[in-house]
Amino acid sequence: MDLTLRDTLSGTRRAVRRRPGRPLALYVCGPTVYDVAHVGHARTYLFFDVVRRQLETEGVPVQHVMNLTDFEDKLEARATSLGLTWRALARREERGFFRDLRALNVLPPHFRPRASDFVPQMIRVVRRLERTGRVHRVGDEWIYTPPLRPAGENFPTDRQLATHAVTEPGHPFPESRGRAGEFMVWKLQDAPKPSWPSPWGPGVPGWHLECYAMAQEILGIPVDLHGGAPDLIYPHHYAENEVALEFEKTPFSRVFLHTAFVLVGGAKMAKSTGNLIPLRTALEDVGASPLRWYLLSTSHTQRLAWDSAALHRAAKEYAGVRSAVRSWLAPRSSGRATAVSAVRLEERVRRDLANGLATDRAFARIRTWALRTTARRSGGLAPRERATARRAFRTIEARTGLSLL
RNA sequence: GCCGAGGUGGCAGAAUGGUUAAUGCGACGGACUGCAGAUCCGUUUCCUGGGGGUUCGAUUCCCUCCCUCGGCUCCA
Repeated sequence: MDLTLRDTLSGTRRAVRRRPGRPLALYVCGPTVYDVAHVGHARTYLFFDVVRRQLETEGVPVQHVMNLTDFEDKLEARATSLGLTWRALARREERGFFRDLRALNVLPPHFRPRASDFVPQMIRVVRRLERTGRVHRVGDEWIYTPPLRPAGENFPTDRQLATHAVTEPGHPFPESRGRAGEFMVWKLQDAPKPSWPSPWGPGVPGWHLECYAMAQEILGIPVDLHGGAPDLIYPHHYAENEVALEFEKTPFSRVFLHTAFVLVGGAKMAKSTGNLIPLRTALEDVGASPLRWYLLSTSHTQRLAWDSAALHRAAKEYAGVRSAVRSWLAPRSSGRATAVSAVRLEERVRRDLANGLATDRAFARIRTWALRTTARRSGGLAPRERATARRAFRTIEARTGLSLL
């Protein structure tokens, strides 16, 4: 059964498929590792985790890559203020990030490339871009100006162009900043900041080249599925896509998936607004499966307003579901119920996930099953049905990453 | 300004054409309890933002208006 998703680039529903004879190439944008993971990260990576679990349960081998941005201005600033080198801080936060994701039962990516390990590849990308004649120097930076493209070929830039946060609403984009859509490909910079030798002098490559270089080397362009949170659409995925369109004459990915934000107090969770909920805090509060239940109970197409009371309600609900499953599966010699309802539930969960990654519907079905089963008091499962029923729930666990047994 | 997401009962939140519109929370009644809590059982009439349209039939599809919210080159 194909997994179909709403592709953010085309806006249409597309099937996620691998190329014949190759594992499915899944490239997910990882974080800049300069601070702890929060529940927003968790939600994004949970949806991709379910994508992977669903595909693998369907027998599709997946090659899962997540990049880590380990040098960047803010990371360097924080490292300096802590008296650490940028590399030391990045490694520390990287370990913390994966420890927290593991605690959430998120499957670890097969490859976790670091930007600092791909600088030579990024330099090669800059040289190739130079050959297009569209790279020019501005001060210490080299800027790439993509060609104009017909609407629909790449993510739009015009919505960022006209007016946005750097200007007052209603005022035009400042001329001095150049055309929207341009992006930096090399910046001169010396140690102790990160710095590598290059044909343009010591410095660092532009962020957007990172994912292109990694995906190109590890998976090949185009990948089968790519994405992250929606704040990456512009400029990051736009810029990566420009490079792919230039070199490969194809989009970076055959399907793009962007999952909606977690909002706290009505605003996007961000360090600058001080409304972060660290993932570790939430995990300590309710545990991995209840948190997963809560974060995936709302469709990935819809924002989730973080609400501590709702989290605790969800945790309670999850506990009820789990206890219903366990008590139904407990051996009982007088049991008469067949495994049919569990097998049917598993099939529906399968279909909901395949059909647009509808975790909200899948979870609602599980909840309804639990409530009905509890209400029915059928006296339990007939012993001979137990193996079949257990297998059905094991499969649901495999698809969703929940622990129910 | 541009782009986008929404508006369902006291609250939260399902259901994308078809029986009396889920479910949870809350509230109320009961069981249990020395009392309370927890738990269990039961009850909860009245709800699909306004206006048009398509249809035998609209929460669901189309048009329009109103309202709310989010994002807008640091950001999952």
